[in-house]
Amino acid sequence: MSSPSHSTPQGQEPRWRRLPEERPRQILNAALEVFGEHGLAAARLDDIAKRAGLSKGTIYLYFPNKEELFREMVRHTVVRQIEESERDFEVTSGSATETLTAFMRRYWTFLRSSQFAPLFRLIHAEIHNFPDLARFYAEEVIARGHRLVAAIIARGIEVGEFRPVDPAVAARMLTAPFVMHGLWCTHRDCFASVAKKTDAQILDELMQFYFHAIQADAVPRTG
Amino acid sequence: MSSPSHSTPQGQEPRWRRLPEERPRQILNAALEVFGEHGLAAARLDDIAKRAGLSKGTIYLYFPNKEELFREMVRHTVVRQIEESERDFEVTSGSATETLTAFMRRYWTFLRSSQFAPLFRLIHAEIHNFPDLARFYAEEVIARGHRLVAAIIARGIEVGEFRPVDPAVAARMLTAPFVMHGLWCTHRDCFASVAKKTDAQILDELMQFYFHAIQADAVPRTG
DNA sequence: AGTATATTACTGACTCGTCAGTAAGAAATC
DNA sequence: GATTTCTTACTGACGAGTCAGTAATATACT
Repeated sequence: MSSPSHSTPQGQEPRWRRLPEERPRQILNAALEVFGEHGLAAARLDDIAKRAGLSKGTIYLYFPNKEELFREMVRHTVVRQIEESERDFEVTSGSATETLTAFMRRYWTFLRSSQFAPLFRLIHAEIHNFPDLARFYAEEVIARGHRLVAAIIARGIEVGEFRPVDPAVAARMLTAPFVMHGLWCTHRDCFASVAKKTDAQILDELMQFYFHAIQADAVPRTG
Repeated sequence: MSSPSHSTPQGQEPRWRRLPEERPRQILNAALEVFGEHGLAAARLDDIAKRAGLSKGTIYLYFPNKEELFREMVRHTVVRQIEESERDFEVTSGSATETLTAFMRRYWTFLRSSQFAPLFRLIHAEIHNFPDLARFYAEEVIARGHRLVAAIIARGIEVGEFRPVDPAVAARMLTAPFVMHGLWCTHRDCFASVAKKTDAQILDELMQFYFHAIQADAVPRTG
């Protein structure tokens, strides 16, 4: 009767296209989404395939197995995040305070991007099974950020803008609340304390509070 | 020939005991360990049973299914943590600074206990599948802590010990770095920045830095 | 140009191991 | 021996991984 569905209908789109260059990226992006929602074990490769717009078998043409796909996804996402962070990096010639302010804005944008929270959760969830991935993340993202902040702080101390703190400590004291607030803001429906605040407000609060903590010592009021 | 091994050997210990009162607790404790290591999906009920010193079938005498066991485990652990935190709670009659110092010590001990990190990871990993549990945790642990800290801070501001910050903001700025450092310290092998520090050192750093941030405003040095 | 043939990219139905949940019956206790 | 608590052996569903077959495309030839 009607034309069989498996024959190519004339003048129409083919049922699928050959896109060997695109596939890895498509699969990795879909993997981040699905793994991010369900975790490694509960995520189904069929779902990842569907989300990427292809079939499960195709995934196995590009990745040897589920675990390796997970590893590659984490590495790929981390590397992409680093690249994006460094894209338009420019050494601010202004004061340490200005440089630090600029860093905080960038950092907050990064933490509020759609990829950060899922990746954070996945890495922590699988920290026992993939300690190498956790170390990779800790070194390339956390420690890298710490070094950058510490350098800015150290400069600020030299110039007298900031009080003489250990720059490494001060760096941790900056990133920790930023990361935590980033997580809370990703789940405003759960965390009431940030529910009614905008991202911009939270950033302001973080910045104000932090600068108070590192501002150059002052003479206490007489008392 | 020899006596069959499945018959009770006379005058010896029974192969197992009936302990209907103890079972739920044993199972929940084992569940926290195994879920904490593998996550909900990858954890095997056989492993939980073995860790609890009983067989899988027994679990189903006390919990209807895996998911409900997970829910109960989270609720049970959260409730126990709250109870432990409030056990020897006493309103310090000293200054706000002293009260806050005492709180910080208790809070840090809590964050460094063996139950905190696994629970944190599990709740964040399953936040999509169990938003009710996440809300329960956020309200009963996070928000409760925030209120307590905010009250102390507010008192300190009134008396003039602390500068006039929004107590709610200050509370978040305290718990956030504490939690984050608690997590990092649980995985010192991954996070180099805290690898060489003891728990006590980290606590000192957290306390010193925080008190600088909320200390009463002082007259800046002339310049 | 068009047509035949070879190659590559992809699909989807199948297998096979794993594990949550069940049921039959053994061991402890009353 | 009656009852409760627990074990062991089982079942069935589910999903990772495989592979025979098919659709798309490239190349060779006319």
